[in-house]
Amino acid sequence: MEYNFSGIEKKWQKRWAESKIFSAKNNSSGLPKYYVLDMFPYPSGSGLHVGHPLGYIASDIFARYKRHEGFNVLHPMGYDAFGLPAEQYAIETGQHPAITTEKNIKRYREQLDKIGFSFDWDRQVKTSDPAFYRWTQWIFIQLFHSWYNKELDKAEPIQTLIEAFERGGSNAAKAATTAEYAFSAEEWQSFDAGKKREVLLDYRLAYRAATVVNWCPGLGTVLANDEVVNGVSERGGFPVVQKKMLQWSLRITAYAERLLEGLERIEWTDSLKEIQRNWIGKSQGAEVAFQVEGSEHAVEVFTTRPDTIFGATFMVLAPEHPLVELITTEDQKEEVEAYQTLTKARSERERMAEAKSVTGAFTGAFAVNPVTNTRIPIWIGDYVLAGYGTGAIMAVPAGDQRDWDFANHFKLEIIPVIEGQDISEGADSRKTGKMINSGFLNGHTVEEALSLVIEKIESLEIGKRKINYKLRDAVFSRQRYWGEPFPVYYRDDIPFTIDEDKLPLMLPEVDEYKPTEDGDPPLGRATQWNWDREAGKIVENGSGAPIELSTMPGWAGSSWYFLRYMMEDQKEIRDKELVSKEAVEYWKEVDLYIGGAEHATGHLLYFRFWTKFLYDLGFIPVDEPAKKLINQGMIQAEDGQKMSKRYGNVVNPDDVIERYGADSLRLHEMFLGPIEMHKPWNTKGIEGVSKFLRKLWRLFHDQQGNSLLSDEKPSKEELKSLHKCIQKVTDDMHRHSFNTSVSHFMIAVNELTDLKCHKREILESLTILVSCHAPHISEELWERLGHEESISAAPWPAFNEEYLKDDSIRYPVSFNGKTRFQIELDAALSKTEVEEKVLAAEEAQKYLEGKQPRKVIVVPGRIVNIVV
RNA sequence: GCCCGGGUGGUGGAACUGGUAGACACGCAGGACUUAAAAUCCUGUGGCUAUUGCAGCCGUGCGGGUUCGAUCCCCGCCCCGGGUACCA
Repeated sequence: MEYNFSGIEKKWQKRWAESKIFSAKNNSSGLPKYYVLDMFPYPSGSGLHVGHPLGYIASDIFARYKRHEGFNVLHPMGYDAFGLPAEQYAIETGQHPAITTEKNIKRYREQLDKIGFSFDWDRQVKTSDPAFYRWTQWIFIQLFHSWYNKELDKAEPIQTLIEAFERGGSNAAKAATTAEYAFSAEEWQSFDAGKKREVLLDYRLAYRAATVVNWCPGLGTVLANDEVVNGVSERGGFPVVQKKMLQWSLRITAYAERLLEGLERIEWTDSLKEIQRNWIGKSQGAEVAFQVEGSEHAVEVFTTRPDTIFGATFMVLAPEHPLVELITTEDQKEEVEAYQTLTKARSERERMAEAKSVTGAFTGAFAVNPVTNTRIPIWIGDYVLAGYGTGAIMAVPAGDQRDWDFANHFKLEIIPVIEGQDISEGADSRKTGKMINSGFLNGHTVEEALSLVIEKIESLEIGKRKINYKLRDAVFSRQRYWGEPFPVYYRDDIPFTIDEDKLPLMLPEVDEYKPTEDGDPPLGRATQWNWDREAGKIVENGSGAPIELSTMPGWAGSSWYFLRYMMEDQKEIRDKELVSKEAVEYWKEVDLYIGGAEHATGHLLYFRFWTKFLYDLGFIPVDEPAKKLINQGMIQAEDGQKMSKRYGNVVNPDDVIERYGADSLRLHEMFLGPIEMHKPWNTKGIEGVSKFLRKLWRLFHDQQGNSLLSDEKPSKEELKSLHKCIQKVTDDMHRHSFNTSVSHFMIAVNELTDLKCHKREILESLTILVSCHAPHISEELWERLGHEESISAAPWPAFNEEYLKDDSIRYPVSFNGKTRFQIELDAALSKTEVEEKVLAAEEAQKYLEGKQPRKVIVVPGRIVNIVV
């Protein structure tokens, strides 16, 4: 009887589902826990292609391995169910996104089930489920009622800030803010309730402020920075423009330093950490004030190279800088305003495209370099960004290429400040050498100059040491329908949150999924809101309702979902808290997280941010969500193109399973190459793994399907094959090298086939090794070996060094009666051959006299290597 | 431009980070079984030379270097992938 994968796979999938064998228990006393998580999918209408399950297969292999190792494994799955495609489809067809989403989820589930994953489906989450998103809304409420205490470096309830203000005014707390305030305790007390709320809004971790945002007219919504790629929207590719709008934002910038620091403590790939570091963009330097000549104003600048301040020959302000209109002289006014109009008219894309051209205008004003006391002109130019640093720079054309270009174009002075600096063709940004043309810094190295000049600046009280970050606060509102409604209403335009016990604030029904005629988001069309049935007085219908009409972005639910899986499926408890203390104390954090690297600056950053926030408030015991992260690569089509419905090159896993079986699919996806790598799908290669499974099958059965199993004692050779495999595969598992483990199975099966080995003892262990990759066939063989319990509970086989001993012999050789070293020889060599090798080794030793080699490896024929 | 990765047979990829490069698989060629096909099995397969000789030489993007020994370490180039982009 040949290996009938289709019958076997159906049989075991059914049994696993019925027995709920993979459901994890929270009260498993004594067992160590292990949490393996996949980035949950957005259920799109096109279903899964063979690229999607790659990461799921890897995580499933590891989850199964950990079970064999005796861990209580949590391996859940769910759906990131809010999102644009379902809403776009709704706009076109009028079908409710919830219906589209449900349909897609059903299809996803069918496809996933066929692959034989060991997910604990009882814990499934759906971000669009009110039972789930009530807690997303709840976290938002906590963010709203919190501020960031820079002194203690953590978030705190807003009440402690209010107490500080009452005690000592704005100076009593060092807080992360949107705007700087200066008020005394008395002044605070004198503010009315509205004013107080207004001030507090600038301190909250979830705040509403008029900020310059990425507005995408094509999608009719704002987008976060990571959702904009090359000036167009990541989804849909619509143009994005900069617009000042009143929007909800999350104060992620308060966590910039901790988001950097945390990277040191987690095992994520270096490249991913690097991406996050760059995105956070920390730079150290100084902030210095330059007095404007004949004016009470001063221009504040941020610089990373205060040591080059003697080379600062002019200043440049961003065209939007508020000082521009205050300092521009009469005769330059026209030119400056013309330039401002010009830059305003240019879109983000145009600005990017024209990045290389130099433009600017002179304000007519001069500033005084506070260290050199020289008079330097103040310009405006759009290469200086209003949003970074102070929106103004001191230009050092000798050391900065953009400043050099500007100086060169407008014929401004360029002074070298470091010995040997070559400024003839461009700037020279070297950071080594001795200072020149730099007054009291002359003769000092750059390094010395840096600390000397900062000391000087601080003693003159014209500036201070300063750290800047590129990271921006995360815009949190979307003018869309299919997302979590904000638990927020307004009184006199001041936001209030809905009582926690009124959650969830259900997403209301609307007649259409488009914005209202007044330009309000789709929720403006809602005539029924459920949240306030009893009170009922704040709810109003239609546009103009004093309730927040935006919804949350797609990344809201995914920023905390890993916690929700920790709860066992007990409805009452689930509705009582986000995650129970006991559950989170037991599971703590994700041990292994698998997903794409494309989420580096989006999900993976917000995920860490929310975790740190919940940690600060004492809701969870860890401040990093995932200890280890593996980024799976993409599987492309055979021509190396991206697999997509649009190109018609999609390979559907269902078809592969139909033809070769799920175990073959799983093995093949792993065998294609290292998990992190992008690789093209190769249909022919699957024959190899499929052949391997048939060979494995034939170690157990003859052609008629009769069992070949024997209870004979295994031979030395058979044991060696097995234990070599155990050793290699165990090592592969630890290294997450799931492709090489497939090779190691194949080698073992080939060797055992050659040896005609049908011995129970050998095959039993081998089956366990294979079971992580190919669970269905392994369960079937396991049953045929006479076991009643599932193979997933079988302990991982241990290898015995004894069986692995090489046939080579180690030969000690002494030289001059002193130095001892070993040569390794093949045992098959004849006595005279061995003597020859020893002689050769001794000669090698002589040759290397004085270098003290420890080991000489000799192979038949010649000396190959000498280890020194 | 800057910052990370990475270049190994016809192909996907191995090589325990300094110790016999090319495991394993695909593909290809030849053979066995078969009326034939499928399936299965065997042999060969980096290049060049020699295959009546066991062998020899060259080979991990290119050019140098360190080392007894380099795919691995160092220096200088070239190419590919990813991130980022007037971030002062």
